[in-house]
Amino acid sequence: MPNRPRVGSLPSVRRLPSYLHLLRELDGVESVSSTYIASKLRLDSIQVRKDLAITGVLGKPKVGYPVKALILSIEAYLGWDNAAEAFLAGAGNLGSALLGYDGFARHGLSIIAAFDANPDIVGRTINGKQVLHIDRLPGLAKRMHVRMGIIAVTAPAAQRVADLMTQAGIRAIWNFAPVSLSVPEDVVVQDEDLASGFAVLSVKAAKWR
Amino acid sequence: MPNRPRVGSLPSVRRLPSYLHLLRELDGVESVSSTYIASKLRLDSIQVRKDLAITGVLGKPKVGYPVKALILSIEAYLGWDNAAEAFLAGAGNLGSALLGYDGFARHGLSIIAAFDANPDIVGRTINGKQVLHIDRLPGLAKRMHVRMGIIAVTAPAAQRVADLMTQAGIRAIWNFAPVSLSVPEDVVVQDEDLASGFAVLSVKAAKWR
DNA sequence: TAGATTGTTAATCGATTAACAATC
DNA sequence: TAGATTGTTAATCGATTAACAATC
Repeated sequence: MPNRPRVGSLPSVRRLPSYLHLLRELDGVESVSSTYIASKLRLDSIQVRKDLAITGVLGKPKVGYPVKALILSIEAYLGWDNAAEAFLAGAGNLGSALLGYDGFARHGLSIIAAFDANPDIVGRTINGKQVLHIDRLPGLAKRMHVRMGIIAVTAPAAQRVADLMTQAGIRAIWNFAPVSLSVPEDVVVQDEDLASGFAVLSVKAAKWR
Repeated sequence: MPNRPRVGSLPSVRRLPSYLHLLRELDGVESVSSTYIASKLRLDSIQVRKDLAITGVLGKPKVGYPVKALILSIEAYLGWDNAAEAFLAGAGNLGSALLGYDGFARHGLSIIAAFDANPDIVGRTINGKQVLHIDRLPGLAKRMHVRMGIIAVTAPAAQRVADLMTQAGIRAIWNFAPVSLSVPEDVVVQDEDLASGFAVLSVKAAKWR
């Protein structure tokens, strides 16, 4: 029976990395069942099967899913099999953390250069990478055909940086600034807002506060 | 007409911080309409009204909502009106970034101490705060009645840290490690997984990759 | 007053969960 | 074979969107 990858729902896509993380820890194991994955990740096994279906990998009744094939299929589905090269704008607290996080390699992401506007930061070396002035971003992005950008600058500066990036040919933006960016329609943006997660925790915790 | 705060859906709660951010920028303005907020945040105005309804603040037809009252109500709803004191475990890349982020004050969060197990990190001062050995967390948490913990350690260490925290009386955990934590049922956990956001971006970007 | 905007009730949409046949 | 597990179809649940009366 041929594998047929499908389009996944957004919540499903969000869960794929946690499957990948678990599967990679199962080094050496041949097969894994949806019930096992579900118990480890505290999910419903039906949901796990639905999610895994988007990879196109078929499981065998009573046996489970082939671990290796699942890993490769999820990586391929996410495009994490060959790393995307990205530019990082903003080398402050958060930017430095992103720059220093070596786990991105496992997520198909390679930050190849960092930029900032602050003269105190420009020229510094963070985690082996020199921080360049933001003015150099457009030229380098064009020359190196970089298509992904990460925005870790302050809210007021974010739109300007997004404009620089899109004009330089960047077509995907991972945005950590708490603002809604205005971009050309062929550019995709993913907003990452720590505050929204903390809001959920705050409300959950409000019971006993 | 009396205000009546309601329970909000999870997606609504996640959007509240972005409303708060926008409202705070509207310093001096008396009233704001749901259509204005919606256009700025690229949301549906009906959705904005539904979300704002959970604060209990009533708007006036043709006028809009009182800005100041909205800010205070959202802060109160999230419990951000008086800062929660939290302990941070893990002072590596991400932990340092969290420790250095001064914006948490506006989110009702105050990280009052940081802990790590790595002897190279323990004793260091990061952003004016000394990093203590993780073994000291339980005693200090109990003594200071700290009820919130932030986990920024590696995946393999996360469960052990969660155990330390819950045994010391911490009742809310903001978890940045990519694992599902096992905690007593009166403890609330909010998982924050950067990888899931990046997965969404990757799939969106896959169109042109 | 006329028109813009709120707030509520109803309809739609999408994701999760349930049921169950297929199968190893 | 019997039983565990997959994968699909149907039912449920919840959030978003639409419709519209109320009102300033």
